[in-house]
Amino acid sequence: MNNIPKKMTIKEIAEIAGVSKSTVSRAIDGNPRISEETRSKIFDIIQKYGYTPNTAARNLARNKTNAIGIVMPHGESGIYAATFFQEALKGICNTVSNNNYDVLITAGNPTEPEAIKRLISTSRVDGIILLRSKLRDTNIELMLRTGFPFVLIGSCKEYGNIYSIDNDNISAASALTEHILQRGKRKIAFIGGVEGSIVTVNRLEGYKNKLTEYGLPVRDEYIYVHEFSEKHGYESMKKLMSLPDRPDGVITVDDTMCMGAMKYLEEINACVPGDMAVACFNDSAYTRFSRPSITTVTVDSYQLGSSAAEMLIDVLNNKRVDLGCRYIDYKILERESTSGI
Amino acid sequence: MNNIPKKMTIKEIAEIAGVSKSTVSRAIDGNPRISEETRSKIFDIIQKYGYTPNTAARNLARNKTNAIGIVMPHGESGIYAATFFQEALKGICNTVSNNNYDVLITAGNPTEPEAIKRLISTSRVDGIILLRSKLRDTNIELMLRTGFPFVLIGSCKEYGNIYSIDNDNISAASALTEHILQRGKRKIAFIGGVEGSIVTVNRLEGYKNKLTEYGLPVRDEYIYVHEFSEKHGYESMKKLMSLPDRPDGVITVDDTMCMGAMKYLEEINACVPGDMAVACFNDSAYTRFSRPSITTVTVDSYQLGSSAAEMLIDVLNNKRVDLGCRYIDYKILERESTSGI
DNA sequence: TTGTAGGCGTTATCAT
DNA sequence: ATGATAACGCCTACAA
Repeated sequence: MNNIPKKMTIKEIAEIAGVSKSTVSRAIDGNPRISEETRSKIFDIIQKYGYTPNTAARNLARNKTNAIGIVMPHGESGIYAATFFQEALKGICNTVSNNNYDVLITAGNPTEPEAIKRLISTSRVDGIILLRSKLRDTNIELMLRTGFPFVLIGSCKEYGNIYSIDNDNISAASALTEHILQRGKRKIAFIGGVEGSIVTVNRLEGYKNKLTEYGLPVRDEYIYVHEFSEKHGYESMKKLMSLPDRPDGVITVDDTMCMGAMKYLEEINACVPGDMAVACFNDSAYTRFSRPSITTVTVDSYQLGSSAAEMLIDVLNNKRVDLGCRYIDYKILERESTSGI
Repeated sequence: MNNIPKKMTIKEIAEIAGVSKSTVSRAIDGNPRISEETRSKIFDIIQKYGYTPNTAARNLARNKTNAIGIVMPHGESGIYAATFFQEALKGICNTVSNNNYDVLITAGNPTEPEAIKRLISTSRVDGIILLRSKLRDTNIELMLRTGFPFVLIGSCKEYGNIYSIDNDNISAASALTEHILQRGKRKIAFIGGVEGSIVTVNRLEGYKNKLTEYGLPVRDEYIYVHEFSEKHGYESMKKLMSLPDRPDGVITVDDTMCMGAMKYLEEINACVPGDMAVACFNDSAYTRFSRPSITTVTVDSYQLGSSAAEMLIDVLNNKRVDLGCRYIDYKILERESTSGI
């Protein structure tokens, strides 16, 4: 019952239906110039024998793959947080398969550009989704050089207009900084991820903007930028708390780092938000489970992935897509780490 | 500089080298019956023009894809935890691409078996890795019916011998139960995930075994099995704590649920581990960040993925692989939630 | 509306 | 050791 039958070819279907291969091909293609009668006959047979076209043959003939590629991030201290990746991936997969595309995911080894080149040169995918970007991003440079279709999840400042989608990190960081300022704090620090990662760059910019707007100094000793990791969060907070003039608030670019920072605060029995107001990006479970819970900017990673996929598929099908960055909404979720001060 | 050149075909390479297509093909294939002279000439040209074989054409001719498929899990209340998936995926990707395979990942829509059928019938992949299993698992049944090569990450009890890899959950759950018993607790509860998911079934079995071994009763009112979610953990703990005869320890099948349970305990100001010793599976960041931190069984999801990929590739290449389940190591990490009692 | 025939880029079989 | 040539399964002018 319900057994998977022998794999048929279009030729066999054609013979059974008593028509030519082209007619079957057209029927499958939804070509209108075909009589309703043969159409339904063909589909009955296809149904009955469970025929599905062979992908390789089809790809070869059409010179496209109906697959999009993404490269899997490397280690933990990579360019972005794990939580982000997972949700984005889910968004990409769902959208892509709703459009009859596949997702090819490859490990970035030996290096990411190598993996991308392989993907392109072996004609395995029609387009690529890049996840997050850096300043002087070799992946983006490669894509631009090859002219291969791609969409970036993230922003980029230096390469002119490319298809990309992001949340407005400058604005969000400004808003988050203001959120803390409004609670009376005036000495706000900043802990960022990898130096040169655009998320970090942009969030730092938003943070600085808001301080300036409030007429407050931007103090270098309050800014730590190094890598996306719990450890970095911990170390940075340690340094901040050993400053002669301690900050009374902090913004962290990412939930994982934030957990590290909180860990140190707990170790020295600092009161959050009394001694130190804390807020970060990525409304992950960590920030909810934490005690006190952490105020965050929600980043809808799922939608980021889903929209990027949509965009890329539109581009591949020559639909009009606006060049440049599309922004998705964000909002601030106030939790214990900044409230009741 | 370093530009991606025009895409060459094997025919063009052959012409430039002044040999036939077959010779080029053989050279690429590593066929020994070919003179060192032409070999190196061909490779020089390939190098120079940056030739790489077209995947579709190659797949068509060879009748294989050099790709393996996995289906992306659905919603949160799915069959297993998010943390597990991500690590396993990473393991799969790395191993697979080291062997020149690709990973095709598809959303399980409309249903997982549908997605699998599509993957198989359109000849997109050579084999499939299944993630976690249920009792009467329709995915496994489908694979068995089709005879399509697959490896399961997880165990299965009802389908005879299939290629699979897992940690020994029965044994691990026993050990975890004993860990709590050794700390003097005698009324231990169990919170499981989806009814019928093999992880839950096996861990429950291990738990029961150990209680029996200690001559303790297995009490139904101490066992809650429902779904993998924070909410379920919370609700279950709520019910447990409203029992006339409260438990004094609990084992949770998964870190997410455990966070839910902890949340309730915190709300009622219960003391952990004093009033309630807590332990769970999956040594995720949640369990480390939690206060108190949670004792867990570490499950090396990365290795699970990596070994599964290795196994599948061996199977596809007709290497001898032992049928049945291969186990990987686990260990218990003692943290605050069960120590100092 | 339908059929014929050639081509997509490789591999594989059979000669030489 | 190397070359022709026929698959592989599908698509797509071009013809009818």
